[in-house]
Amino acid sequence: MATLRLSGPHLPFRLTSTTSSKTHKIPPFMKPPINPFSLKEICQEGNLREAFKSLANTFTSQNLSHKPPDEAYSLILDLCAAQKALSQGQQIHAHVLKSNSVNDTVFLDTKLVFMYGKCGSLFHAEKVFDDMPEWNIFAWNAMIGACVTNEEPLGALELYEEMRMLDFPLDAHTFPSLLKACAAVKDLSSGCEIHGLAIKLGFLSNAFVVNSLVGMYAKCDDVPAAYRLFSRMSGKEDVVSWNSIISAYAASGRRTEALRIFGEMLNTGVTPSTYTFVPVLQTCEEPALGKLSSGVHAIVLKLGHHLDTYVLNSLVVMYARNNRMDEAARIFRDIKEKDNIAWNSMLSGYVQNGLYDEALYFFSEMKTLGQKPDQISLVSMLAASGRSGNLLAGMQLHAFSLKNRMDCDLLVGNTLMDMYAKCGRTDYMQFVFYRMPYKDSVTWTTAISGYAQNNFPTKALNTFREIFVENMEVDLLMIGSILLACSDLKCSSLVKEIHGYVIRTGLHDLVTENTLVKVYGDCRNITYACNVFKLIRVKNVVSFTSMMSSYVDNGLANEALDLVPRMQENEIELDFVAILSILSAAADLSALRKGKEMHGFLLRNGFLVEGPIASCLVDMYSCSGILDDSYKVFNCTLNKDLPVWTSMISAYGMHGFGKAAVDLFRRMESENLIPDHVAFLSVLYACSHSALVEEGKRVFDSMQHEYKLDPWPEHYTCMVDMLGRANYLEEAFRFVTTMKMEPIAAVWCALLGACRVHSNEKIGEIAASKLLELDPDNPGNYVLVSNVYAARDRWEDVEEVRSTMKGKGLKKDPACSWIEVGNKFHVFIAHDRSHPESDEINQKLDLITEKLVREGGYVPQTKYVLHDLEEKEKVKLLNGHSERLAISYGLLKTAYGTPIRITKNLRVCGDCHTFTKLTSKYLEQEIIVRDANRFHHFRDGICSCGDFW
DNA sequence: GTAGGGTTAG
Repeated sequence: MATLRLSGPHLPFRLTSTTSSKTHKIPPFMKPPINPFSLKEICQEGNLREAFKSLANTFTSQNLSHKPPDEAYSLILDLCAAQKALSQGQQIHAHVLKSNSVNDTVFLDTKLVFMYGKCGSLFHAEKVFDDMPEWNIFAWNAMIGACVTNEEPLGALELYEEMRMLDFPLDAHTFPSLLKACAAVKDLSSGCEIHGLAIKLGFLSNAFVVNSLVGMYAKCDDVPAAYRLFSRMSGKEDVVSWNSIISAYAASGRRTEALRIFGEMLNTGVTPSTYTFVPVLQTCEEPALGKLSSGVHAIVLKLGHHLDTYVLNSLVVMYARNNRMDEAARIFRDIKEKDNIAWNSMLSGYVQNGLYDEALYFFSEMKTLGQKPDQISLVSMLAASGRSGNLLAGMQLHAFSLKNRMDCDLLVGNTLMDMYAKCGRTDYMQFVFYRMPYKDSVTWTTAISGYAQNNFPTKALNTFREIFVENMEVDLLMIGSILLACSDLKCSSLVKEIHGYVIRTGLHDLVTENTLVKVYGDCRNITYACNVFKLIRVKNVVSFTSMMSSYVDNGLANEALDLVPRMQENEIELDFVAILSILSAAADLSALRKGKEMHGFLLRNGFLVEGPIASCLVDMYSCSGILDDSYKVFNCTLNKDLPVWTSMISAYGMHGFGKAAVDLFRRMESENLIPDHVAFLSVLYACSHSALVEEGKRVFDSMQHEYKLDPWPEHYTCMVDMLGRANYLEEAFRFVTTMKMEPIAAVWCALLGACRVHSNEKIGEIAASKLLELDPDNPGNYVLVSNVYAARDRWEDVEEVRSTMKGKGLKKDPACSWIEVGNKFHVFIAHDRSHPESDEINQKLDLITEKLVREGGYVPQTKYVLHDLEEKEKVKLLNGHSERLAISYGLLKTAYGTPIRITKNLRVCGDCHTFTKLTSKYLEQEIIVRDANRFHHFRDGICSCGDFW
């Protein structure tokens, strides 16, 4: 093929440079000779400037005998397209229009359509296409391609319809673009139709077509169909086929499959390309696959793909997701030409790893080095500010986005709103919300959940109603966030309303159903939670976790633990959230065996004992009575956060080690952790249970004055409990009457309990009437009040209180105790005969009681029987208390030397306390009892509570 | 002769 020389020595020299000084004209002979390469060679080199110059020469030279032909235009249009040089392309277009030398207008128009498409100007492409005198297949293909590259897949599909209507035959080149369009809009049915057409036209032997079909099915989430096509290529696969199928598996999260196919590819002898490594590196993004990452990295190096931008960026992302930011930074440092994606990958890596300060530093470095942050950089940074609650940094970023005109960007606006919501500033969130010119469903969802999370449920609901006013489409995300708002309102009827909407519109998926389970649970409607759960056809780990935590939150820990084997039956793997709810169920029940099993599972599966896992483990061990193991977990936790310190402090408190709790609290302060309300609550609780009155007062004081925290009602309750137990009843009463807020029922309850123990009738009377006035529907309160009267032998008053209670239809929770033996809980209520080994248990109990009377001088203290009965009957009642049955069973089933662990739902009575102390001495048996309030360690006749509980 | 397939940050 002859290439026309458009420039060269035979053309007159021209001064094209205007930079030279006018006074010093460079003589023609001084000018460097024009590049002797032909236009084609210049174009192949990609030198647009040079190509343009040489073409321009041909236009302006007066003595040129011929005008540039179609081919010259074509070459330079291709170059413009490749370099996305729109303005140069437009200049050529102008010349084409002016020039009368074009032979084949259809050919050149097709080229123009192509060029405009590639340069991102769909408008011009369409204009040229529409004005064409006639269309051939090349023109159609160019126009369809232009639509696809300009993210107008629907336009491409419309053109396809038009072609079909005109009965215009498609060729093999039409298919890839069309299939890409189907993939972009996830239009599987059109994709299948086009697949059928490709079969009919016999294009399935074309690798381009098949590879496009593989990609289409993968993007439409039908990976099996993609694999079927791939596997039928039998020897016709090229590197793109392999890349497509590996991408399909990687994107659908089937890592093992993706890696298996990659291995097969290597075995088949197909050399991977840079396109191969991007999805393969993605499969290594799981932190647990650190070893694999290094292996794949080695292959990248071996095959020399370590200079490719895509590969390098993917490596950065992979190491960041592997929690190996140092490695990521090393790769990043060595990237010669860092693009925005590289910078942003690093930035999001820091954020995802919780390294917010590093992210801030990196961001400022980015600006110093002249790298301009874009929307995505801002999104990462705003997420960091939101998650770390750094309002100041968030506002600075807001200012930056205003200055750089990015605040109107949808993505930036949404993230700004989220940041303000997370920093507790719904007012600023609202400001951004109203300023955003374009809102999408994420915007609305963010507003709703922002209000919900900040305890503005009504605002959340109003925003939800506004969606209907604005005629926005309601999507599943919105449903999810409005449901969470309902759970903050604890309003079951509202949840039912939304649930009804979900059912009517058919707008639900697994996520929504799981949310419903959780939200019904939060609203204390466990029946509905169960019903929704039962109706979920294919339950996943989240379904089970939602159900378990609903059970736990509603005091049904047993039912929660019953779900664990059902998860195993369904082959559902436990994740860390599931483990958290299992651990808290185990803690509730003192189910040490289950708890230990979970701890083992965590260690075996390489979970880090940190964060919520650590504090849940501390809770579980302390609630199961093993304080030592709580401390071991606490001590081994590397990054101790506030919750884990708080868990350990309340563990000490529960077990009566008040001083240890206070010491730990001080140690926490000295390590610069700022205690919150909950931390103060645990230390006050510890003081109260160990009679550390002065310490408790000091702590309460520092909470208000040093840390500027306003006490919650719970803190007041703790203080009253502490003063009352220590027999400072007058002071406790004064404290209640001078509180900054109206005392809640629990405060009077604590005071009344103290009055009972210390026999103060005057204050007790006041507390009792206040308690029943404030919380008249709680059967426990009536029981407490009647017990106070019973202790003073005021049997008429007892009868009156009990009949009021009966009249209200209130029933007291029966006392029960349980013990874990084997893999089972054995639950006893008083005088329970339902246990299969009831006879043995009662015989054993009689033996113990006799021994204690004989050797330990045990005398039943019938004053603890709060019924007006004969003395003999009272003794009989005491003897049948549930904890004694549980202890007897424990003694029957436990090897000598192993402590017996009992849990009781109410407080231990005084006589049982004595009974247990004596048992620990005369039967040489360590007994650990967890009652409703705290732990009692009985050993050698002494209880850890110092008879103070 | 023109037109076509597989990748990275959120």
